Amino acid sequence: MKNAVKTSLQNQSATGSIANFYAVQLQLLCREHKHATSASALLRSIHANMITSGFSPRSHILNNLINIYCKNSGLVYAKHLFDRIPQPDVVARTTMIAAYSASGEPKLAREVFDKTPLSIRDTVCYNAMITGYSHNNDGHAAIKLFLDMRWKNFQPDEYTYTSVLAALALIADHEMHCRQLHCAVAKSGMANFKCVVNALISVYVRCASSPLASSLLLMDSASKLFYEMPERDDLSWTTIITGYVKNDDLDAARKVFDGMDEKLLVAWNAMISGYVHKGFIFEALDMLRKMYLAGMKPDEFTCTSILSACADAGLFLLGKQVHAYVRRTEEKIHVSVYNALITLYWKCGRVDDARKVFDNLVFKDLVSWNAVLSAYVSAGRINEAKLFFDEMPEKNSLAWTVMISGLAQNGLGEDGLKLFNQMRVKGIELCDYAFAGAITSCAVLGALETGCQLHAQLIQRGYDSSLSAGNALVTFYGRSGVIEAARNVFLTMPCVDLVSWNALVAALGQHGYGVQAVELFEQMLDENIMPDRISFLTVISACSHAGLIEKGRHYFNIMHSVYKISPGEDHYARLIDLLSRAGRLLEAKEVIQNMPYKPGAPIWEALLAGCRTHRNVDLGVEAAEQLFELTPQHDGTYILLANTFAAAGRWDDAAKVRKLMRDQGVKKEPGCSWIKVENTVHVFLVGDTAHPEIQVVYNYLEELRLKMRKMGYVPDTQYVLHDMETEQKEYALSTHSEKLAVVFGLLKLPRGATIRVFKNLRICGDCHNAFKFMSKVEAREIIVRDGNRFHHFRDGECSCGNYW
DNA sequence: ATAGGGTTAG
Repeated sequence: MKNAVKTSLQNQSATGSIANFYAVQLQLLCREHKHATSASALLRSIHANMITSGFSPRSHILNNLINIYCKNSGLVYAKHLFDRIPQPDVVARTTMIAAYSASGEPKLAREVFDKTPLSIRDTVCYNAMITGYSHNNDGHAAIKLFLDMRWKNFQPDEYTYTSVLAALALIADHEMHCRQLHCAVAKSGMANFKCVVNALISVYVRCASSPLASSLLLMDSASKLFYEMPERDDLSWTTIITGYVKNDDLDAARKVFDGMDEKLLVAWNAMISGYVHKGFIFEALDMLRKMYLAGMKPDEFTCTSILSACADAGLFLLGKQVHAYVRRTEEKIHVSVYNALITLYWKCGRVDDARKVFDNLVFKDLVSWNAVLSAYVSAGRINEAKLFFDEMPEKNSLAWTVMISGLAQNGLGEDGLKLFNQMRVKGIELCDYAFAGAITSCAVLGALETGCQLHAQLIQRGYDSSLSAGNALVTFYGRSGVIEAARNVFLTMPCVDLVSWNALVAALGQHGYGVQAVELFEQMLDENIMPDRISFLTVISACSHAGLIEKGRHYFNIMHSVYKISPGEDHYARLIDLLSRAGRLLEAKEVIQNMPYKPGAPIWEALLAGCRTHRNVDLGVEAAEQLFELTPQHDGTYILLANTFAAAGRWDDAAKVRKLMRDQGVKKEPGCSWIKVENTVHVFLVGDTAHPEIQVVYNYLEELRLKMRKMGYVPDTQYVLHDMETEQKEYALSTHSEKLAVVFGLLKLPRGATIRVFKNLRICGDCHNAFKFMSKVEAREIIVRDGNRFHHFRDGECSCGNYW
């Protein structure tokens, strides 16, 4: 084809009429423009030829020229030509409308449309504008224009209906919409057109994937429409196949696919991407093989899907092979392939290589940017992610979502919620993933109320069947200690994955339901769900909190022997925690000595915490020494060590450690520190409340209050006591009530104030004593802290959560 | 001159 144009160009002189000659040339170019990558260069040379030969094209040639410029991304040239026509006809205008719409500029398209006088407007012109809107995701504008068209008595044709149906497919989210449309189409007599029926099937398909509609019912109707068509074209087949794929019914899709006589490339691609999406990597690769055997040549769509499969399965080398194949066969660089390549790199742990691919990419799109953003986020490189996010030339809802959940997963819940609110304010579409990120932020913050509100909004929007949102909710309720809610969400989720199971096991384990956590874990194994490394972390710490020492050791052992997951440092840390909490410190020490690699900070921290609880000063000092060597930040170690001494009654040594801290300029105050969570300032008083030093701490507290006032915070009477003497007596709130009452007296608490007592309680099962204590000190509310977790007593109810 | 299908980012 390309040669045909060139020969024709060379034989210019031999051609009779010059107008005819150009018309033929343009026609040829027009026919091949889909495949020719050098078409725009060729086109410019033809155009230049016209100008130098002094040929002034008549309108149809000019229109042709504009049209071809548009289709070869020469929009600038097209616009230039168009603007110089004194009175462009409707054909030229329609071309420009379509061109602007295709390049994402519906506003510019509308300008041309509005300037088109009613007297020359026609149905095609309207069709182009309606399509323009639906291509730019503005279904409402498309329909409005359709109504305008009817009002002005333009006769819609099958193209109009096809476009309007496409627009409606964007909006339809209820079964009734489909039924009504179906009737309207039948009445209009347009149902005889294949393209209209295809579009109607599309509406059913799109609507079926709406969370508010029944996918099964609607796909059934779509399928009925499909099989009742007198004859089906390629598009009918692919619409129905992809419809099933999109609605997660791969078996149904495969059935239709197998029934195709001549399987189209598009259909192969749809099946492959469907398998990849569902995580059926093997089936996807098998389809690729079958496709190859059937003599089909994989194109960029196929390669993109396969690359994505490789990324998910960690098949780095296969991925590289696909990349090599693409480089060999495709002359044009397809961004999507490179985007998938970026993902392959980072999912295989090569974040910086992913960035390199991105940097070398000449034409980047939103997906490229988002892929790199995800790379940084998932690698925990949150600062780079933040910078990259700010650098992005444009952001869609996905970019925001990635950033929100990234912040939440890296413990920056407050930032996550802030970003979510910004998103809401800016009117960016809030999808289920965005909610999932916000809910995770609440889980991180322990913001129970905000999280519950988000849950309500989630249900309102019909997102409650979303897997990611469901998982976020299970985690959130789990961390907040509302176990029943966590369980309910889990049970009502339409489908669950490993993350959901892990979340519920964690929820139970963290709140003293160790036995149930273990039972649930066993149930998961019975259902043949393969546990991952997170599952083992979760179940071992559940054992640790419930004191199920042998069970915990058992899981640690089978993790490698049965499930071939080699224990990481975090697993060892949980094991050490399990043993040291139970006071089996020497056993813990033995495990540390026999570890296959050098124990890191988390291991020694777990041991040190155990030493503090069980008053083993010697081992504690040894662990602390290791920690001083291993970590640059010594704050936590100092505090743990001081408390170990104090717990053993060695006040002088404890005081020495505190002095050491001050001397070394450790930022955290030895006796007291404060943080701001949401709008409340929480003050942490670290130290023994019965110790004479309490007066010193009290003075410090007053100083702190002044400081806070200066900074604009309004300090309330929410004090925090970290009482290490109660460490071992986990249910012994009442025995200390006297002592605490004295302290609160010292702090001159007004009656009925909120008291926040932060103690090292592991399991909160003692509501009775808590409420008894409350009435004794005339508190309205008590919050008891255990590490990052808190238990909240108020109005006769107890709830739990995470503090930061 | 206008329509309807397949890919990639969580």
